[in-house]
Amino acid sequence: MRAIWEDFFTQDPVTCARGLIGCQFVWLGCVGRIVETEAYDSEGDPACHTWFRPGARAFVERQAVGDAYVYMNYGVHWLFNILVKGGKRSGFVLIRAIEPVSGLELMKQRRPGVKELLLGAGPGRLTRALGIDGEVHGMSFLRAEGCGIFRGKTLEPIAGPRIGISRATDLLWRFGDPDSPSLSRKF
DNA sequence: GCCAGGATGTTA
DNA sequence: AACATCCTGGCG
Repeated sequence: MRAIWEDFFTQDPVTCARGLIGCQFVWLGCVGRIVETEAYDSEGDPACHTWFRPGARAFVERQAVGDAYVYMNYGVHWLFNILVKGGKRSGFVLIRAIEPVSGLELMKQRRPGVKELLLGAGPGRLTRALGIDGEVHGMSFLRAEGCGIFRGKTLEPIAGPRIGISRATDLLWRFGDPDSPSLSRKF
């Protein structure tokens, strides 16, 4: 299996988000198949944090391509993004859902009573199942030991409007595997 | 099955 | 004040 390296994330955020569907997400003993992502562009996208958060703009400027952008949302959930940078456009890819592949015991241990297919069926759920929190913010996700992304079987993702945002709702920047049982919501 | 509402921290 | 969410409980 071939690791996705930093040059992948120098493509524009939309291409990155679409291309990650079907890839393997590896995190400290756990593996999940990426079935849902969203793209956020650091310029001209009113839904991107860079639009209204100076801290996010500083992050894009100072951090390296492939670094983890992790933030708390609604005071309850950690959301995991990867920094896209180095090409014509920059921004983030939000990982919205994974299908558990291995490390099931570890994930179930963190989410007792949760059905297997739901362990990663949402951006807040997957970080809890994987044990990702604010400590991860800013780390070099693609270079660090024991984590990263690997190419999987290629497929044609479906696209739709991003979820949970109030601006730029016309952009079809949410991508997914329409046949996955672990989507956060149907397309 | 669907919908309303609440929990809760960080940024601005 | 807003927010890139999730879970529960009330309905029928």
